[in-house]
Amino acid sequence: MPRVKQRTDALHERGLASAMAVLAEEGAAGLTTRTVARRAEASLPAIYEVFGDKAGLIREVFFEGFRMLGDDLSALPAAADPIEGIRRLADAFRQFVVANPVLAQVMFARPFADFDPTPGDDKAGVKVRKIFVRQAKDVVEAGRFAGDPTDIAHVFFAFVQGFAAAESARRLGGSKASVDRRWRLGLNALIDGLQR
Amino acid sequence: MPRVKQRTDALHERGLASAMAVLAEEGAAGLTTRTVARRAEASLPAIYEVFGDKAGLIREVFFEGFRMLGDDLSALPAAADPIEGIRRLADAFRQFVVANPVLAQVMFARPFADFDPTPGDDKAGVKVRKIFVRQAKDVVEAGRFAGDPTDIAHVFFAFVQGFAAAESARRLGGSKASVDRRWRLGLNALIDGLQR
DNA sequence: TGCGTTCCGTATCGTTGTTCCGTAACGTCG
DNA sequence: CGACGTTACGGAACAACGATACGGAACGCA
Repeated sequence: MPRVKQRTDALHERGLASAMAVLAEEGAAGLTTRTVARRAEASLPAIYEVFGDKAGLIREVFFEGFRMLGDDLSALPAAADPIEGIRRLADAFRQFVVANPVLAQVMFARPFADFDPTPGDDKAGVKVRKIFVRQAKDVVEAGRFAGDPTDIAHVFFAFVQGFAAAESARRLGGSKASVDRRWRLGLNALIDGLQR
Repeated sequence: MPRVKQRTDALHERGLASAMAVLAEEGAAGLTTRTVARRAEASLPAIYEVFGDKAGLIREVFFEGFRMLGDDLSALPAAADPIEGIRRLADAFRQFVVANPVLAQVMFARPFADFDPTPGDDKAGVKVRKIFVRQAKDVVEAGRFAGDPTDIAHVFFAFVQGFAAAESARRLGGSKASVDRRWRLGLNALIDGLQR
């Protein structure tokens, strides 16, 4: 055996951590393979060996984002009222997007012309989706909503994603009060409208 | 006076048309200042003189997109029932995003790390926003919805934007039937829930 | 010490955003 | 008609980026 490998899983982790940090601190424009390499104290080819190409690096960020979101949503305490559970889910999603705006863009918009998540990449979001479906199922089984839980979960997910994106882009209102008010109005209406 | 200028408004129009065409045909990745220059039969510096920089070029695409969307929505025939008007608005928005997926991303996501629309750029969407507010006002004045029309308009806009984005990213379902069903379910619920 | 294998990072390539500056076109004036 | 000053144009260059070839270093072993 010749020299010991340095381009290992450890570098993979360091690279991903660097990418997450760069993304949060400098935005999407600052996320270059060079900055990631510098921050991870690795050479440029090392990053390429570990991630394949830039799209591969972004894909890992994409997955990591869904892991974080899944953890956040999993950590939510169960609510006695399943509809209250839906509200908490929506609120936690909103908080995640507000706290990680650029990461959320990587996950739900496509700030990079390179990386375009394929259907295969969508398995990243399966845990999050399951949480939504489970909560929808609870509401339906409690007899509060009528309809297919999967459909209801998709509707809620598209809803919160649209509102969070609008809030993030400052399209939902200028003041926190108006943004809060519109979130409430929309969420209440959607919940009321789904109620049997 | 020396030679006659060629880098005029005419080139601006050609450049914008080229950018729209490149964007639609080759996607965001294909939109480079060089491809736009080539397609507009202009030199690279000519494009830069007319648009300033790449962000300026994208900004024009952004504005053009909102002009197109505003025209689409304006062309909608008035409905006798104001709630039917809301439905038509949602449907027209959806069709626009489906027909112009990349353009819609430029307008509502930020596929380019460069261009980040400032509050000043948001005047591009004022016409579209007005159409939504007007329709919301009609519904409220008809006594069908209760609440502030501006809030209601924002809610509807965020809603349709979220659903259209989800559909565009194939996150709303695999088959047209399921996507249609979820649009219907969400829109019906939102409308029912807002009803007084 | 020398050798073969494997790995590493420097240096490079092609592309893109952006700009400098030499050249050429035009009006004007002698 | 020709020289001149002014202005506009675009070829060519620069910096930064994504991506990679390749020379040489590091290691185990004889």
